Parts: sequence; C-alpha cells; structure tokens
Amino acid sequence: MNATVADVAKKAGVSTMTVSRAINGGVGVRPETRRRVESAVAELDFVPNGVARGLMTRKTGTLGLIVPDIVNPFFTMVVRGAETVARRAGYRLLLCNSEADVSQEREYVEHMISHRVEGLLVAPSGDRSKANLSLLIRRKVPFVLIDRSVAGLKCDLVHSDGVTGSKRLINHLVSLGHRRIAVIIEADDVSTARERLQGYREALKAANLKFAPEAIIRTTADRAGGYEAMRQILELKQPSTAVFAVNNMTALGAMQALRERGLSVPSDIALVCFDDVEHLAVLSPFLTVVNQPTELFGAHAAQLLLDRISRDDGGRRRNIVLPTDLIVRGSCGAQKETTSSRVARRAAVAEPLRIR
Amino acid sequence: MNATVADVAKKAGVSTMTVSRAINGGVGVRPETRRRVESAVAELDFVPNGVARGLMTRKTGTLGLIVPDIVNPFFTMVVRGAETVARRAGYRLLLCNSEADVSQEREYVEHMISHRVEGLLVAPSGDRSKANLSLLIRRKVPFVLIDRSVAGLKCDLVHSDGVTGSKRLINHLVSLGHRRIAVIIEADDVSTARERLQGYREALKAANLKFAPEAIIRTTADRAGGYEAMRQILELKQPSTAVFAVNNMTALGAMQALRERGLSVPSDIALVCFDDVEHLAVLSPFLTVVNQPTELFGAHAAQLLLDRISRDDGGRRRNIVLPTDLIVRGSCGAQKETTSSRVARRAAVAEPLRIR
DNA sequence: TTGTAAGCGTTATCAC
DNA sequence: GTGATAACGCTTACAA
Repeated sequence: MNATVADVAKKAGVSTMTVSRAINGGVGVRPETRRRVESAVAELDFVPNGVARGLMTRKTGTLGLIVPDIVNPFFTMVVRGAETVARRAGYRLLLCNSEADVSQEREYVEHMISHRVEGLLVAPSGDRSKANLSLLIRRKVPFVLIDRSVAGLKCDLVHSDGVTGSKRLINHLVSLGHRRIAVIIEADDVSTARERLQGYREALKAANLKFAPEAIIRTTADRAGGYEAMRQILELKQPSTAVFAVNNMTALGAMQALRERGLSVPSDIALVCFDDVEHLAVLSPFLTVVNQPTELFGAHAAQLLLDRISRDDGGRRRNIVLPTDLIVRGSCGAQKETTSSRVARRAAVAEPLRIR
Repeated sequence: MNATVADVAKKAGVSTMTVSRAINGGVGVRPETRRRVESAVAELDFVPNGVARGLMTRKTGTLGLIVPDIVNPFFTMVVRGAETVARRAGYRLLLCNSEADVSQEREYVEHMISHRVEGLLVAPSGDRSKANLSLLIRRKVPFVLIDRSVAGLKCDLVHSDGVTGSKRLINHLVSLGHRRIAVIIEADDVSTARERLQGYREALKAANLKFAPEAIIRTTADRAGGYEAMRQILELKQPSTAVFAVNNMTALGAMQALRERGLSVPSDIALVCFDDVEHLAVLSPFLTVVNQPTELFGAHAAQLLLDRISRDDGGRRRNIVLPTDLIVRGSCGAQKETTSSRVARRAAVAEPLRIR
C-alpha cells in the first residue's frame, strides 16, 4: 500500500541506495538522476518510513516530556516552551502526564527507553523518582530535570531559587505586620517544597518570629490539597493572619475554602503563593505572588537536552537557575482600598499587552 | 550496549523466537523455558526495542495529537482527556502545537505519517486544514476531528452545538435588555466561528433586533485578538452595551482592553463568551459563559480513534455532540450588586469542590 | 556517480 | 514447544 524505496527505485530505474541518497539531501547524485527519483517519489506519493529509518540510524526525532500535571498552568507553559524549541530543532515531543505518580512515571520511562526517544525532559514527581531516572542513566538516555532536583542525583537541571523566592514572600508579609503565617506545602520528597519551606523558616528567624510547627500544613500540591489545607488552617487554635501557599493550584484551592466560609482576602486573611497564572492575572490581578519565567523552564531544558544529544560526549553537568520575581498585588493588604490607591492600582495593573 | 533478543537467546540457550514468545505473553512456551528466558532478560537488563518491533508489527503504540494552542485552557483540558484515555489503552501521545498555522500543521502531519502513529487526533486550524487531512485519508491513517469540523470533509468528529450555545448567550443578554450586542469572532474559515455567528444572527432575528455588520469584529481567537477587537468596539459610532466574545481567550483580551480604559464590566459594558476557565472561575466567578465539557472532547475523541484502530474496518462515521451549559454570573449585570444579592451570589458560588 | 550486500532488532511463517 | 529463515524498510560500508 505505502510505497517503499524499492518501489521508487524500480520506477526511477535506479537502485534503492540512489533513492536513499536523493531523498536525503542528494549529495553525490547527478541532478538528472535526482530529478528522476523525485518524480518517482511524487508519482508514488512516497513518504519514507521513519520507523525503519530510526532502526538504522538510531535517530527517532523524538524527545520525551514527563510532567506531573499538564493542567497546572506552570507545566502547561513548560510544555509550550519545550515544544517550541524542540520543533525548531526538528524534534517532536512525546507528552506524558505522570499525575505525580512514581509508578506511572516508571511506565512512561520504560516506554520511552523502549521506543528510543533521543532524550527526555522530566519534571519528576519527587525524590522517589530517582529509581526511574537511574534507569535512564543505565541506558545512557540523556535527560534534563525541570523545576525539581532529585536528592542524590547529579544531572542537568533547570530550576529557580526557591529559598530566595520564599523569603521574598515572607518578608513582604512580615513588613505588612503579619506575625503568624501558615504554610500550605507538599511533602518533603519534593525539592521545591523543601526549598520553599527552608526560605520560610529562614525568613521567620531573620524577623525574630516564632516558628510554629502546627502552622505547617502538608498536603498535595493541587487545588484539592489547598482547599483541605485552608480548612485546617482555619481550625488552628492560634489563628494565622496570613497564608503562604506552595503554588498557584493550592492557592486557588485555599481561596475556594475561604469563600465557602464567607471569608475574604485580604481583610480576613492574607494569601501569597508561588507562580503567577497569566490568564488569571489578566482578569483579576489580585494574588501577590513570586513569579517564575515558566516558558523558559521548558525552553532552556529542551535546549540543554538538544546540546547533550548533539555533542553526545558526556559534557559537563549544567545547572540553570532562572530568576524569580515578587509581584505585589492586593492579596495581602499591601494596598488599602482607598479611592486614591484603587485608582493607582488600576493604573499599575494596566500593563501594556505583550503580543507574542 | 543494549542487549538484544539474540543476546538473551544465547544466554538462555534458546532461539530468538522463543525469547520473543516468552516476552510477549509466553503462550506456547514451556514454563521452565520461560523462566530461563526471564532470568536472562533480567541479567542482561534487556528492554525490547520498540522501534524494531514497530517495524515488524506496524504498531507503534503512539497516537498523534494536534492542537492550535496548548496554552488555551480549552485545549489543555482536551490534551488531558486524550492522554488519560490513551494511556489506559497502552498508547502514548505525540503532542503538536500547530499555532493555528496550516503549514506547521502540515509538517506535523507528515512527520506523524512518516513515523507511523497509529492514529491522529486533530483540532484543525480551520477549513484550510483540509489538504492536510486528505493526506491522512490517502495514507489510510485513521483520525478524529476535535472541536471543529472541516468543510467538505466527512469524518469522525467530537464537537458541540455552537449555534445553540450562541443563542443561549445572546438570549440571555437580550432578556436583560441589551439591544446592541457586538461580536468578537475569528475568521469564517473555522467551523465553530461560523456556528457561533449563525447562532448570534438567529437569536437577534428571533428577538426582532437589527443586525449591524459593523458590530462584527473579526480577529484571531487569542488574547491579543480580543484586546484589539475590544478597542475597535469602543470606537464604534453606535456604542454597544454588550459584547459576545467567541472564546475564553478573546474575552480575557477584551477585559484587558476595558481595564486599560478604566471601564468596568458589567456597569459600563456587558461581556459573555464561550468556554469557562476553571481556574479563573474558582478565583473569581465572574464571566457569564457557555461551558463545554472540555476534557470529554479529548477523552471521547481518543476513544473513537482507538475504536477505529482496533476494528480496523472502515466502520461508520461517528459524530459526537457534547452538551453546552449556560453559566450565568455577574458579567452582564444579571445580578445587581446590592448587598443582599451579593450575599446570594457568594452562596451560589460556593459550589462543593469536585475532587478528581 | 552508482550499485551490491549486509545489517538494524524484532516478529511471521512454516517446518520439525 | 521450539527453531530456522525470511521479512519489515531503510541506511552503512564497501565495491565498481
């Protein structure tokens, strides 16, 4: 049904090798021969079989990308950044949603090894992903970690400085007079959680504030987690005046819990988090956040991976730290809603549209 | 470096065929032989080469997915729905962002044909995608369209009824007293745009309202497009009291333009659109929208495709129409912001959290 | 510049 | 139940 090089060769009256040469740049093929091959290709509607080609060349033109949750806008942007860079380099992306589940991640890794992706971009579920990544090392499949490092594993990594970002957020809250700040955070298994918690601790210490273990709520880093965590925070004996949510999704869940109780932000409680959600910021610039250049996480990681694939010597391990950025908005009461400041905020908010 | 069936065969003292049988379910292999093979596999850390396998079996375990913009939450959810269904069936997804560009879409289609994906899910850029899809038909690659049909092309399709959805939105505006309703819509090349515009026209007619051609603003269906369109609407000689945006992204852009002018919704102008943005609705349930079960678009489409792949007879063409749902919120002034109604809205908004 | 032969790593086929 | 052989569709290596 699908034509093969042999069919093309027969029709053009040449050997399969000549066909192969002609369709791969055509160096060392007489122009006339080449034209003959080309018209045979057109006549037969021939498309080279990439699978067969991949078997010989060991080049599949495919990169793997594993993220814990593609619906989290942070990772959605990572995907876009990676896809763009990959496409420009002639690569395609095999997308996998691990749902932060190590065994699901494992399945994907095995499939990718088996199908000979040329390299892998991984936002790992956590430190327990180490076994999965070791598999890649053993099989010599190059990979780059995104957003999260994995304890005891040295490899290329694109991330940001969670300790500093965290401190910025806490210092901001402290400067506004907050003294009891609760944290919604995921398990210590995740490097970003560790860093952000560390930043929180250090910032408290620097401000001479007491560290209250019961104000640290451990949960999953999704909306449901944030929702549950906020409900627990509201039950705390010593009520908090502010909450630091580990990421955008938990912050949304927290907001939802607050609204159900008829509480509002920031008058009843302040709220800050990591990661801005662009769509959300456009409609209602409200949450004070530490923003990360999300798309660059994917773009840089893809570039690192492509580098490693092309200069396939081991190369030095590379570590890219992307900058974070404190964006102060209304969610911690930094701006009182007087008429004058409301006008000021409206003006501040009206940033010029960035056209891509 | 990587062990092959031959290596395993040698180590186990059997033929490659026996190895092949043993690792593929092991029917017709004596249990003892099988165990011997298995231990050889383990010792050599053997992983079958999926590329070679794919060459023989013509099964690559991969589906293609092309969307115009993965960052648009509508398509993000489509991706998740498709990924989930595909994974459960043992398939992986090759993700492509066409950026609504037919030639980019073309490249992807060719790559997928070449790499022998077993089928393709496509949210086409528009009617001009027809040539790309014809390519798939000629090569007998099964595919399913998502969200948009393509003029003159009969094939499996998962979509919703844009005419009806549109009418719901317009009727709602009309019922609130709006008489001049502008539309922000993309080119007629896109089937959803045609349907939504038709619904708009029919609804106006049914309400005995005059149809004003200058109130139809054509643009791209992204945030930048919505932004530009809203600026044009604000310049209209006969000002509109309401705006119908073709989708979530254009609505956000429109909001942005309004805010820059210091205008607010709904007191200065009403705004409605297609597609709810879940994250956004949680934080500020504000926009009145027609919602579509986004994740199901992907899930059903993937299922349709899998069906077509397994019963690889042609099968009847299938057309799934998913329901739309009018969600009335504050963006068209249905609810006046009196204290009592604000309380009512807050209560209405506090839906129970849907835990996935 | 072009062709021949072998091989990539697996499975289909058919024989034993 | 097991194995020899050919085949999948292409490219590498070498020869002409």
